[in-house]
Amino acid sequence: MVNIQEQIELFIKKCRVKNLNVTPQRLTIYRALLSDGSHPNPDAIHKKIIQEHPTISFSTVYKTLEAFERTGIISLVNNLHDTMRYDPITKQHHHIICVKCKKIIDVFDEELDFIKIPQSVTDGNRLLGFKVHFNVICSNCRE
Amino acid sequence: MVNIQEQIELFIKKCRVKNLNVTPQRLTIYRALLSDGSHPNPDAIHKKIIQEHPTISFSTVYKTLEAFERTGIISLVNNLHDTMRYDPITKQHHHIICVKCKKIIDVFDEELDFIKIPQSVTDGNRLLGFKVHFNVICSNCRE
DNA sequence: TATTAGTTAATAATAATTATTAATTAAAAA
DNA sequence: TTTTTAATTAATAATTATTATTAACTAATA
Ligand SMILES: [Mn+2]
Ligand SMILES: [Mn+2]
Ligand SMILES: [Zn+2]
Ligand SMILES: [Zn+2]
Repeated sequence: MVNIQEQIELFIKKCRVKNLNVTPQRLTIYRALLSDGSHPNPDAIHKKIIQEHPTISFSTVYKTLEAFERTGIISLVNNLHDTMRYDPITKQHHHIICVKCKKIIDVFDEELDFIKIPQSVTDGNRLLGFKVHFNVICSNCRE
Repeated sequence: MVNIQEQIELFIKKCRVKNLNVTPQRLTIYRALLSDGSHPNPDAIHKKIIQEHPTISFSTVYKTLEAFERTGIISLVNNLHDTMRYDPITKQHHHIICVKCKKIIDVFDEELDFIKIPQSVTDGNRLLGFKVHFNVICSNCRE
């Protein structure tokens, strides 16, 4: 567990390395994300920081998050948020996902179904199933 | 490996059980999905069937896919398609996702990182990492 | 056949995201 | 320090995906 101050300093270093200016807006957005365990969306982040930074624009939030993600400063939980993707197969299986072209390939593997489910997963929740997402860059997508 | 005809018959049975009329539109949509390994989105499915069924409406495709998914006849690859969800944590970890309220909870578990990666995953692709999604219904979401 | 409920199609409305542009600010060069 | 340039921000417009609404149509049932 690293404290907030250390995280912020690490953030500033990362920005320097990635040639991103450390602006008040960016600090505000990063801090909002750090103090939020909910994996928020751009709208939630904007709502959260609007008090501390009343003039900040929505598009700034979008652009900033995009820049952070692109440079690896933060991560995107759901690579496949763009659009719904349907599958005729209903029995549990797993997927290879190209993070660039969003191609999805099935993975059927007996062994994957035997992972040990952590305590926290079943604790209070009804577990419906699990899926492993293998994030890759596919052969077509590396120039 | 089950053949197409058997799959269709199974589909028809499932529809009956779920009180969904088996209409030409629904058959067309299901067949399109069956013959498509790409995990298509509603738009792709619509484009695909427009030749065989030129009058079919876009909203029918949406409603049909939604009905199939709701009743478990097909599955949705990405429960979190609604909106982007960001995470300040960049090191590999996993998530519990409530399929109803879309709450996301972190899972840090050493053991999960030691799963055996199937051959097909690394075959031609550059593996960036993997994530396990535990789909649950959380305690708040069961009435 | 008449009634009812389910389905489809057309369309409108909403929400999320991306693109465009101009104003502002920060960094680099002179 | 002044000038120039590039990066960032903010405001806004445009696009895309999805959901909602409604009316026409079809199938099931009484
Ligand atoms: Mn699949
Ligand atoms: Mn997380
Ligand atoms: Zn690719
Ligand atoms: Zn929930």
